[in-house]
Amino acid sequence: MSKFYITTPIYYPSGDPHIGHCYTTVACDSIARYKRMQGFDVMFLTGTDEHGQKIEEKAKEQGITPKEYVDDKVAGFKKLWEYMNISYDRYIRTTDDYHVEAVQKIFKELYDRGYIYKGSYKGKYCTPCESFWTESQLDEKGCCPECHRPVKEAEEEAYFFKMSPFADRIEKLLTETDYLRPKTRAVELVNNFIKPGLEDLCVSRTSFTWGIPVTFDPKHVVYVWVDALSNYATALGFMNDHYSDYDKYWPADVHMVAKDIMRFHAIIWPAILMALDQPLPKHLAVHGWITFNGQKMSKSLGNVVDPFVLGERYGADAIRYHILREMALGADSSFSNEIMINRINSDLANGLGNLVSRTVAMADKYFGGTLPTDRDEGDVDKELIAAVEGLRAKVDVCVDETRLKNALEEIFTVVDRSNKYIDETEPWKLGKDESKKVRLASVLYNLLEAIRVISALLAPFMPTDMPKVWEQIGAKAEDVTYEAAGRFGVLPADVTVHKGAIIFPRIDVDKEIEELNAIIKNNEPKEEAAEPDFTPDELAAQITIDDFAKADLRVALVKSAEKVKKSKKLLCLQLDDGFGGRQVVSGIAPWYAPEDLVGKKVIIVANLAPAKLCGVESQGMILAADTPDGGAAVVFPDQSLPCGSKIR
RNA sequence: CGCGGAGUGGAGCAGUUCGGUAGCUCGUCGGGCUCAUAACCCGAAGGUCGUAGGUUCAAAUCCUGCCUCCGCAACCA
Repeated sequence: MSKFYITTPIYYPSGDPHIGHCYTTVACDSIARYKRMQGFDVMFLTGTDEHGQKIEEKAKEQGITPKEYVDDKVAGFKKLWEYMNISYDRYIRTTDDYHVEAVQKIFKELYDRGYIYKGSYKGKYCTPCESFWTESQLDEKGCCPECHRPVKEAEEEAYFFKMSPFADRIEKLLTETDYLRPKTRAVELVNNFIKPGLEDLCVSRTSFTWGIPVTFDPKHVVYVWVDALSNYATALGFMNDHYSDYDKYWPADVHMVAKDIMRFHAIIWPAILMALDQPLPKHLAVHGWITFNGQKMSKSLGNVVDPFVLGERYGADAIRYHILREMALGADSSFSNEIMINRINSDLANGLGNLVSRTVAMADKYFGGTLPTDRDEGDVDKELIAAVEGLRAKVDVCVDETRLKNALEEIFTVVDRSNKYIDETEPWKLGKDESKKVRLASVLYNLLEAIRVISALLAPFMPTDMPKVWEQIGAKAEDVTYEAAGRFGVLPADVTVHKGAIIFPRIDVDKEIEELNAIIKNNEPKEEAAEPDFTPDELAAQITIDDFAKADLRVALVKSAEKVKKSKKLLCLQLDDGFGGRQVVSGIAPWYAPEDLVGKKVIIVANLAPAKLCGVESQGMILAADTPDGGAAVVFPDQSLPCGSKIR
């Protein structure tokens, strides 16, 4: 029997799980189930990435240990997977003993092989917080994101992983193989990260302790890359004795990830495996993000996208269906309540649910539930039967190429064809004519067969509700196997249907949206309180009058302003500073249009050393206040002040 | 000239590899049917396929310029 190994990322439990986590996991689950149905020996792995500074801090805030913190969050994840009917075979936690031990061995192995060396990590250091930050982590003013005090350049000892030896092989992996799906992203990765030269990767930290200690240098903990990425291997027993099926399942057939972590899986993970001389995974399937009502998911709306709330109302399978149906490889997909409800109504209620309902009802009404065995085939049957017989092969291809959306489209094409078949054959007329009962039995049998194949192939995607369909159409377990899904005419000729409850009830759109909106409102009471609750940042350290005198503040007039091309936030201002004019670049474009500023007087720091921003020289800075919503408000002095007036 | 992606009827998308009747889902309008969850089926309206040029007998599709949007990178001095 062939094996199939599929993984979700291990999620970072710094918060509660939400619909975004469901996205990847549901997709993997569907593929895993489909492969199992096909007879593959499947290993489906998911888990949580539980180390790191952020977890350490969150736990501290709550006054509990990091382990207690993650234990609680992990329980939430597992509960959600249970609720969504996720059939993972194994759940790895990076805090599991065997993983910790294996990571230590991997780290040592990489070190022994000469791919990890000790160096120093240059970054921005905040002395009071004893923390290192990268340029991009700093706050708006270039200060520590924790305490908002200034940071300084500093170095700390750290271990580095050599990336450069693998650059060529990785480039080939991305451009010449079908590792990356969709492949369109390969060019972007190569141009942005490989062509400019792969930088060595910092793989240890001394600035926090919630991590896996480096065995031969215990003041270091292993940083996320080696710790988290290697889970895909350690969970099978790589470098540990806890499991022993690494040889059996590795390499992974599919790693599925969202686009934000594509880079790590496309470049760093292969590099680590290359360094260890291990086979590379076969495919990396990258999908986009869920956008909510056209916007990125936001915390204030997060509760409504709470999968438990949605599942409660529509059922886990309806959520699964919508997610999978909207998900396209690589692209973002929207998740508005309205789109979801419409989709459930049109596809599940009107399409599939109604098809089952009307077919079973007719078998019940005209034959008391059990079909007679005589048949009378008609010409119109052929097209339906061909569509049903060809379906499995089409779905196979889509699943193998991780195009689940297309797989569902194929299946629902047959649903539509079946509904049309009912109109073509007009069974209600046949039912009224005793002489046509034989033909009627054929029609209903064909419909039950179509439903049988449809529901069998749909079961991996909607595992909770399909058994209800089987119950109604009188299909037994052996009738809905993968093998049976490839054939027509599997149900016994005298099949007995069981009319039951409606499987996918139609939803009242307006009423439902109204109720969901009410839930949204209840869940975000803080929004309005935000403004009065505004708390200023902590004051900076005391300075002397002499310190202040170093800054030369002047009044200047904005003569012209324009957006800096290719930048998101920068405006380039031409100023009359009373000294012949100067050019200042300011990051206020999101909040000010150029014409808002022209003709206005502003305050500038006139003796600030010039700097280049996005290639444009800036000779000073204009003063602006932080607004509570994270924006900026320029400070405007009295318009009558002459340019060059000194401020002190 | 930093890198890449995308612009197709009201909305969301396919089609572009290897030029040749512009298609799907939802929505709208009209009709049909009554087995079914006011569901189902048929039909219609609606697009100069971002824009300007070029190649060609023929361009959504190939080439060139331009515009707009979105990612990534850069970046709030």
